[in-house]
Formats: sequence, structure tokens, C-alpha cells
Amino acid sequence: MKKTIPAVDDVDTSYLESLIGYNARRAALAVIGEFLEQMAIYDLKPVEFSVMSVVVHNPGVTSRQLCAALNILPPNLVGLIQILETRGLIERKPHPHDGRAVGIHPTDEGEALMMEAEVTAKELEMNVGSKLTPNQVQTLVTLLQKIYL
Amino acid sequence: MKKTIPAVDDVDTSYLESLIGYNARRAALAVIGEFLEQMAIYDLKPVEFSVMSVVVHNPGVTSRQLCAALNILPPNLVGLIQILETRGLIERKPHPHDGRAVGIHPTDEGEALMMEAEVTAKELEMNVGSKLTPNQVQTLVTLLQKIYL
DNA sequence: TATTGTTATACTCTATAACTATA
DNA sequence: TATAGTTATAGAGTATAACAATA
Repeated sequence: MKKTIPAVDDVDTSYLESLIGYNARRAALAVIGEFLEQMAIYDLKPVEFSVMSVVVHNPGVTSRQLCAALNILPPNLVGLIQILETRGLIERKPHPHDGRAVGIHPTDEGEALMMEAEVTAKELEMNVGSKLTPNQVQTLVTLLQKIYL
Repeated sequence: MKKTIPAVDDVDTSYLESLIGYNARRAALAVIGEFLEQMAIYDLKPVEFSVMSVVVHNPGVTSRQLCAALNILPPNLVGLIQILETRGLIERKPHPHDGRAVGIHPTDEGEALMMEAEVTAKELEMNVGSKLTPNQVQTLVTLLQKIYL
């Protein structure tokens, strides 16, 4: 009996596609790819958008609070803050109670930019969600949050 | 009228939590974190697990096919293949039709390892999914696939 | 003694250009 | 001319240790 070396026509990924983690990662990368393209007009990467969004909705938030909320390590936030400050989108003011901390505040320019950017992000959600009904989008978000929150 | 510098008690992330991309990324990172811990006993990182899984279910698959299936760039797969080959989990044989290509095959050891690892991965899914009913897990996977497939 | 913000640094992941062998 | 696999390398993302200032 002769041993034949098999070739593969169509790759079967059905096992991986049964795993939550695999699907969540692939979906996240797809959406973030879209996001990168759409947000290029604002010169905002996903992390920068996240930071700006939290700052706009929480004026005076501290670095530590940002790190905890967005799961960023403190040393890695420093550079982000510096970039956003240099661009005039945020400013740092002394914290009212805690002399160690610094409050991060949006500038008028930062707020104006995020007003537009958050609308664009919502539109992008609609595009991604065009493959899903509004109900399905809501279900998806709810289920994802059950996992990590 | 006196200007007060505000402080933030509880950080409001409700806007971000309404975005599919944000939730998908956070959920993926949470699951992958669990995965990293559980798979440490097999010395398999998520990407290595993915590659091994596809190889086991598709003996003779080529590098290009792996790259396409797993969304990995060819130069970045080379090192992975070398590691797995050095560990004796896969072996490379000439492709039956195409002299340029190389077929990647699981060794007996590789198959045995993945038999166990895939069971562990499924158990891990159950843990993650313990926050979800089996029905919800199925719904979640289906919705995620609609986004990236 | 603990925490905030920071620097320096290392490690991993991802991306691009260019080469060779074969189709 | 196009494709499979590879090399070298650059850039982004993520990680730990250690320090000064303040609590």
C-alpha cells in the first residue's frame, strides 16, 4: 500500500470558528480595521479615540482612572497624553484634592473634534451593523459585556 | 463667579460601551487572557494553538493557506512554523502538485497534544460561557461571524 | 508605607520591501 | 509574469522595574 501525501483544497477552520475567543478577536480586528480608516480624517487611532472620549465625558479624570477604565498600563498612557496635549486636544490641571494627581481636561478644540468623531464612530457602527439588525447589535453588545465586565 | 476644577469619582464609559468594536476588543482580550493561562501547560500561545489546530484538521495545508485562513502575514508565519517544527509538533513535506509549496503535517506528538489542548480550550469556553447560557454562546458566535466573515 | 505619574527599557506583534525558486 | 516561501527590518503595542513627589 502506497502512502500518498495529501494536499488541501479548502481549509477547514470549523473548530476554531466554534470558539468564542477566536471569533471575538477576528471580529474586533475587522471592526478596528474599519475604524482606523474612518478615523484617519481626525488623525485618531482607536486608543486615542478611547482616551479622548473618556476625557470629554469625564473632565478632570486622572491618568490612573483612565488606565483602570481602558485597561492601559500607566507607562503606556504617558506618551498618549503627551501627544494629545501637544495637539491641543487636552490640557492638564492640578487635581483639586490630591497633590499627586493631575486632572485631564478637554480643550474646546478637543471637545469639538470629539463631537464630530463620536458621530462618525456611530455611523461606522451602523455600517458594521448593516450586516446585523439593530436588535442583533444590541444583543451582541450585551453578550460581549457579560464576558469582560 | 468662581471657576472650580472638577474631580471625577466614578468614570463614565457608557459611550464607549455602546460601540461594537470596543466591546469586541475588551471581550477578546479577556478571553485570550484566560486562554494564555490555561494553555501554558501545553506551552501554546493563542496563535500557535490556532496554527496547530488548522494543521491537525488539514494535514498537508500550505503556509499560504494558513496565512489566508488565520489572517497572518507570510513573514510572520515563518517563525511560528520553525518553532512548532523544532518542538516536533509538525513536519514539512513536499507538496504533491506544486514544487514551490510545502505541505505542513502534524506529527503523532502534535496530534496527541492537540487532542488534549482542544478539549482544554472547549472547557475554557464553558468557563467563559458560564456567564452565558449555551444558547447565548451560540447566538454570540453567530453574530460575531456575521461581522468578519 | 502606599499611590500618582514618570522614565527607561525590553519583549512581542504586526507590517513592508526584497530576494529565490518554481509555476 | 505571477506565486510560495523566506530574510531582514521597521514600527506599533504591551510589559516590568525603578524613581520622585505626595498621601
